[in-house]
Amino acid sequence: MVKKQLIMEKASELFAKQGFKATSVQQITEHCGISKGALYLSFNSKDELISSIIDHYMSQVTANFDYIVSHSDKEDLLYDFYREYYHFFNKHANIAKIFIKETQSLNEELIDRMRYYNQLHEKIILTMIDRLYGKKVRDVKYDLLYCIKKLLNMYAEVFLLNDIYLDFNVLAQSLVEKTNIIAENITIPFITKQQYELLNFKKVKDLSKEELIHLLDETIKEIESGLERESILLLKENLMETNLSIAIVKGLIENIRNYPGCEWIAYLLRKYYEL
Amino acid sequence: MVKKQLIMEKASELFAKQGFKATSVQQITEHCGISKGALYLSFNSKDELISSIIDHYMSQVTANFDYIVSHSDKEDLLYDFYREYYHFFNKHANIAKIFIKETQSLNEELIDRMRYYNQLHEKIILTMIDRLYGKKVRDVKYDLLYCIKKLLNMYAEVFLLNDIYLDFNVLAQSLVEKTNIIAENITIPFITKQQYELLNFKKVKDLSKEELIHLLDETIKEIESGLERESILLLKENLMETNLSIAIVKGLIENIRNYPGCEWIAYLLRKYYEL
DNA sequence: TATACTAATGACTGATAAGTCAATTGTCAA
DNA sequence: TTGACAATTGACTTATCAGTCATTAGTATA
Repeated sequence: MVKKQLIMEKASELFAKQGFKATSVQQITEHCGISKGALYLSFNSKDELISSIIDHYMSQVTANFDYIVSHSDKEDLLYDFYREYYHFFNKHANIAKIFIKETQSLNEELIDRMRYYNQLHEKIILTMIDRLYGKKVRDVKYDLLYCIKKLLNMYAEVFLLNDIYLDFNVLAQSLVEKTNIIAENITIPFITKQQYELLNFKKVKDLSKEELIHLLDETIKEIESGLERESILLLKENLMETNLSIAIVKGLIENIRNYPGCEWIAYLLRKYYEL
Repeated sequence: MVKKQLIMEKASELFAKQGFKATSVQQITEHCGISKGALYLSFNSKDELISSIIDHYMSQVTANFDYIVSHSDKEDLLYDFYREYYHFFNKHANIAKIFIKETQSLNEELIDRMRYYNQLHEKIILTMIDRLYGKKVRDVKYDLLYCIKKLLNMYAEVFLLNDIYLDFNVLAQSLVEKTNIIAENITIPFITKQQYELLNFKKVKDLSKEELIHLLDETIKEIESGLERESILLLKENLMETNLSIAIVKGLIENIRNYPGCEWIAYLLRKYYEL
């Protein structure tokens, strides 16, 4: 649906500038060059539009993070991780601004949605910490998680307020150095394992097979042709009745991983098959 | 004015929960147990109320930070600094939540107001860095500033989301350790002096003598009696026509420093006399 | 007690916003 | 060309909110 994408992009521009509340549906439709009614053909409400924007971009960035953490070489891992974040930031500046600035002014449901992605990010970062430092950081692992999360958006405001040129390589290097320095030297963690678990008592639940099949159906509708469509159809069949080897499944997921709109379903399938 | 204080406190509770935009004046007045008209006797508009809340608390915390940075022993400085921040956070949780979450959804004037305090905080932190590390950190000074700013609100969400008991001593110790680790080990700064100056081209201007006198007049109106009132009257006289030694002035400022509502004027006077 | 003054009220106004739906426009097969 | 169906429009409805002001309640003074 091209119209949906257009609205989401144009709306993001206004949301980034003015915030969710201060941006009216009227303004959005004018900015899109469509009528008010037309917007309500694509989205049932302003909240659904906001929710779609959040899902669209957060699922992308989450899937990318996860792929990097499970596929990058150990030496490049941290560097790739930070680069990916700021690369996304740079490519989707409007949306990134929203995610940085507007945790507030969301309703309860949307806040939960953000919390969901936040917990996935934390899981991914913890996996990265394990890969990077292993049991060396056992006692400071959760504190290190908080440090990395803050380092991630440390220079965010530099992006938010300015259009000056920024060297992504120096940026990522600088953050890699800081992360390593902290990981190797902290002795007084503030966030302990117990504390972390207390803070995250509301666990993220994994998707059921049925929900996954439903999402695959949705994706199939969006994709017209080619190898990607066939891969998804095969993956769906295999979910309903297992008949392919795990190697084939992995290959099929790899086929769709980089296809626009498939990043998220690829991530969820990887989780499902524990790849 | 007691009514003003009541409204500011009650409004802060609602703003923290729902945000500025989502909180109506009606809600605020109901929460206060007063009528809508009554609120408009104390504040000319909703924006003026928000602005007053920002000024009231930001001036306090700024003044306290400044006092610590210029008066604490070098060994306790960092520790005191972080403690003060989380102490304020704990004491004024509602307001702190607003400052952490709601940079957006402010109008241009209020954003400028926040930027003003932010720049004062940066100045104060830079002074602290100079005192602590001197020229050892010459090349990474501004990068370190950004690190400290992020460390400050690193555990903020732990406060925001939970009511669990937090040990302020461990908290401050943990941050002191991290700061020292970073200060002593960074070699790849991302924010350089040039970059910092580019980002802060809009300089904060100091208050003129006339503005200071005007502010002193305002303060005099609020304070009924006692040593504090007399000290302020003397300070005002000395501003209009210098006749006291700098030692006496310093003592007078010290007299009012901890008196509620005088923190800010004390800070401004210290700046003015370069004490 | 009467009078003058201040503090407080809340119904009202005008503005703006989300969401609806009858009417219009566009498209395509027969 | 026509008629059936789908896509699109924007004036309209309903709701909410900031801010006003004529009226009332409260208080201090003569």
